[in-house]
Amino acid sequence: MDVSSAVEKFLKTIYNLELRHQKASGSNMASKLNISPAAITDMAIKLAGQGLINYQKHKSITLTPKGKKIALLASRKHRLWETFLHRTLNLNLDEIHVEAELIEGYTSEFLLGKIDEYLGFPEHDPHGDPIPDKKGVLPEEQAFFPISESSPGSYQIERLYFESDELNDFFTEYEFKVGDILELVLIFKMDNALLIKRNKVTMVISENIGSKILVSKLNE
Amino acid sequence: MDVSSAVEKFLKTIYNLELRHQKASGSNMASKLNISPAAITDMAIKLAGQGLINYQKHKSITLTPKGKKIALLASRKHRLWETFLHRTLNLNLDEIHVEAELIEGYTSEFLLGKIDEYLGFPEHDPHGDPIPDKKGVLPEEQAFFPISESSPGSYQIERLYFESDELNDFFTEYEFKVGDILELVLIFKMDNALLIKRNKVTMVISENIGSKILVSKLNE
DNA sequence: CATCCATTTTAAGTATCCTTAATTAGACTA
DNA sequence: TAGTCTAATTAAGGATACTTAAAATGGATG
Ligand SMILES: [Mn+2]
Ligand SMILES: [Mn+2]
Ligand SMILES: [Mn+2]
Ligand SMILES: [Mn+2]
Repeated sequence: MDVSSAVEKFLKTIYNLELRHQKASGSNMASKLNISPAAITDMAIKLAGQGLINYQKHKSITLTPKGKKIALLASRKHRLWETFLHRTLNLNLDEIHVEAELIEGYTSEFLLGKIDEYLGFPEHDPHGDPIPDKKGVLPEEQAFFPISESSPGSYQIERLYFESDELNDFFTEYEFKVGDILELVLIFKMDNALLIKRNKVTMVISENIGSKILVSKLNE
Repeated sequence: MDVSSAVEKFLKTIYNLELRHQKASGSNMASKLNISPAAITDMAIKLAGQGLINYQKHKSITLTPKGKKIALLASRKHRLWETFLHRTLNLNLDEIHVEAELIEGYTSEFLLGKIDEYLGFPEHDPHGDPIPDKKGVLPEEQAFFPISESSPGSYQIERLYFESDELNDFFTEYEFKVGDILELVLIFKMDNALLIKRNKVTMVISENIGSKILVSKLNE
């Protein structure tokens, strides 16, 4: 199945919303894709006709297996480009996303394979997001959890959700990276803010920010 | 001036035809771009209206200074991508062209700048074609000449015109590269075919192929 | 110089992806 | 349960980049 870059983006957006346990409603989709709600309805009807999504009027959209596969392959493109741009050109974690978004839809299977090979068939991109293989299969993964749901102790950053301009700026400014070690010192009762130590620097982050940082426990 | 990727391709095609001293006629353009002649007329009328080309009915198209600048910047994108794909991913000289063609139209100024910087601001791509700077200015160049118009002696390959599938296959199969040293041994009177020696291997190439290999003279 | 024919243009229409404005459906509230 | 309001849909249409088919042009040829 070969689809346009607009369709790839549409399906990828549903997939990303599903991952974050959010509904792929019209307004949600419209704001993610920066197009009008009417355009969402149009596209939904079209793609339902092609068996790529499940769609009923006034309900939110879900992916069919066929649609999900395309979404996974689109994510593969996105994440391989991100990884490639990061490693070769040293673009930072919010720059890679923007640039990958622009070119990913015009990448041939051949080129993607070369990029994959060059990178050594990575299983994760620089944000920690898993990279599906060329069949659209995700790598086996441990379950990571947000630092905001953890108790004091040592953790390693496994994934960073760069999902708004504010978060981009924050993670970029303070150079949060996958692999960083975090010491969770204490959790403020009043608002669940987190006191953390990283590279010998202590800072307080809100519960909300904490929920965008997935970690694994380090056993000392 | 910001134009679509279709317009960039259109202007770049005129530019490339002009370089090869060929007319940018409707049929010529149509075959290069693989679209119908009617689509050429449409686009020509539109772009003439924007002051990017000179166009009169039934005459061939030429670039205005404004159009030429866009064409040069499009060539810059193309050649920087080619160079980047060649150096990082080791794609060969005909692969880079195809892949660059697909993604070049969706590349941001920012990314292009990073690629340029990464490559060390190259002045030529792997085919030997000159890379305009970010203002659209071509580097100073010596005049190179086709080996087919040379007399016996030693030469260095400066540019290879990969302009048809046959030439792609030939140059790729025999691994012709910019920088290679060619010894022109003799020219056959009967058909101007060229007897050349390269890497200790002797071969005969037709005058036509010779005209696609630009060289400079080596003084021993 | 008249005719022929390839090239180009015109005319009409298609596909894709988008818009705005008006309408409707459905979920929540009083 | 009727009323309200938000979200979604319908309707109409626009931009871009194409297509095919028919008509026109103009340069080459006999
Ligand atoms: Mn991303
Ligand atoms: Mn990512
Ligand atoms: Mn090229
Ligand atoms: Mn080139």
